[in-house]
Amino acid sequence: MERYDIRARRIPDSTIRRLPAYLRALTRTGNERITSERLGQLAGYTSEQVRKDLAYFGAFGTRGVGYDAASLADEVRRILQLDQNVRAIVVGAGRLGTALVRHTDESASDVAIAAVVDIDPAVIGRTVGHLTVESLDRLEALVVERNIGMGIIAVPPAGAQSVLDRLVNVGVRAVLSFVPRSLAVTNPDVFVQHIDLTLEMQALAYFVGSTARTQS
Amino acid sequence: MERYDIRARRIPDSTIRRLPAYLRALTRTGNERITSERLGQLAGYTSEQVRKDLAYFGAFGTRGVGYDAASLADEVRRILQLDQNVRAIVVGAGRLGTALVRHTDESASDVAIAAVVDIDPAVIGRTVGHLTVESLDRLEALVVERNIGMGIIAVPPAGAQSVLDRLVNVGVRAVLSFVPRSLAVTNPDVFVQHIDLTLEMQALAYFVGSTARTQS
DNA sequence: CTATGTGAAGGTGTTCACAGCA
DNA sequence: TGCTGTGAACACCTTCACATAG
Repeated sequence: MERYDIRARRIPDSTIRRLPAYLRALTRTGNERITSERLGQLAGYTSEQVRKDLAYFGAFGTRGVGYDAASLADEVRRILQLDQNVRAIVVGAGRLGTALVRHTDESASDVAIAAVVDIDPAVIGRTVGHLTVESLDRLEALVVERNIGMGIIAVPPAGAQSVLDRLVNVGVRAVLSFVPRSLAVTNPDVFVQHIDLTLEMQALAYFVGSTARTQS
Repeated sequence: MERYDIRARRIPDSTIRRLPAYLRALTRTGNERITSERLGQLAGYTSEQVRKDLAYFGAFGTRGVGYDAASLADEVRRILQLDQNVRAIVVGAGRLGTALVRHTDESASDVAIAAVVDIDPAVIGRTVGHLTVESLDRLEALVVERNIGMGIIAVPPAGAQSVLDRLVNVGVRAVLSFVPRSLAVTNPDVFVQHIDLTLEMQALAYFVGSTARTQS
């Protein structure tokens, strides 16, 4: 069950959330070698932060030299399980859901959308990107059949909690929710990430015309 | 310049980011009175958190009773400047940019999109929602003319830094970026919030199939 | 007697400063 | 010598526990 060495410390969420930015910076730089200073610059963080984050998982660098860009990228991909062929299901094939499928088709994110479902018979059967929209009834079956580990919820608020519960029940442990409502999760092993544009814009309004504070 | 009482403490960003969730919960509940317990439940936080957050701005509740939902909602709107008619400009009228305008037209977020610009002559002049796409050249003019305080960047990575710089130069202090790249901000009074779907999904992959960790 | 408002305690993440190693 | 790896100091945020007010 342990994924990395015995000292499998509890990794801060914030560290995990920075790793993809490091990965992107690493693949963008062609250089063989890269220092924590330069990597931090590219990713938008400090060099100490970079070193601390990476050190949670091992000693990947060479003192006095830096990191090997290609092999560090491999390490980060391994840490994030991006070498494991992670598959996601999109629930809700409305405007947002279909946009998500297309977006993921285009960007090489190392996470594949493996199914799209909707409750509306008028939508079921349509083609979205490389997929055909299936019935919401088949949610559990699809998760099992296609070995899906991630859920992306893009349904109206009313149906969202039930969708989340069903995903969790069938074993999904990572969920991305675009639903403009707080969802309840009891299982502590489930990680739910919310993306809520209205909330973001309202929070940003606070910083309009103010003269204070720092960066997120 | 001080917006709230003299003890204008430095408010944690995390507090600001929770306020919109409280506001949504408050407007959803019809009840006159609401306790911090209930409000926390609806918004997805603890009651202590709710009380602490609100207490940064004043004493809005009645001991032994709770808060008045309507007047507390007004207070939160005031704190976030949502009563100030905050206006935003969307830069980039591609798929994402146009989707953003339409989304904001529909959801009552209290932040209005007041302009959309693009660099592509083929797109300039088109109608998106209630707006006409204008030339990127007019960015500064539009920000001034329409008293815009917020920028939303939805352009390809290559042009993003220049757009950010121009927005900051003309006085915009709050920016939402959908660009899949880290952007540099030197001015400490400028707040930039990034939303990057690819990064979010890659970070989520870490939690797929793991048995640990907690909620964000 | 109830639920707020808040100092104090606790926990978590970041920055500092330098020891360690190529 | 140069840059990594890391304990220790620090800052920040959350949780606790209770005094306070209606």
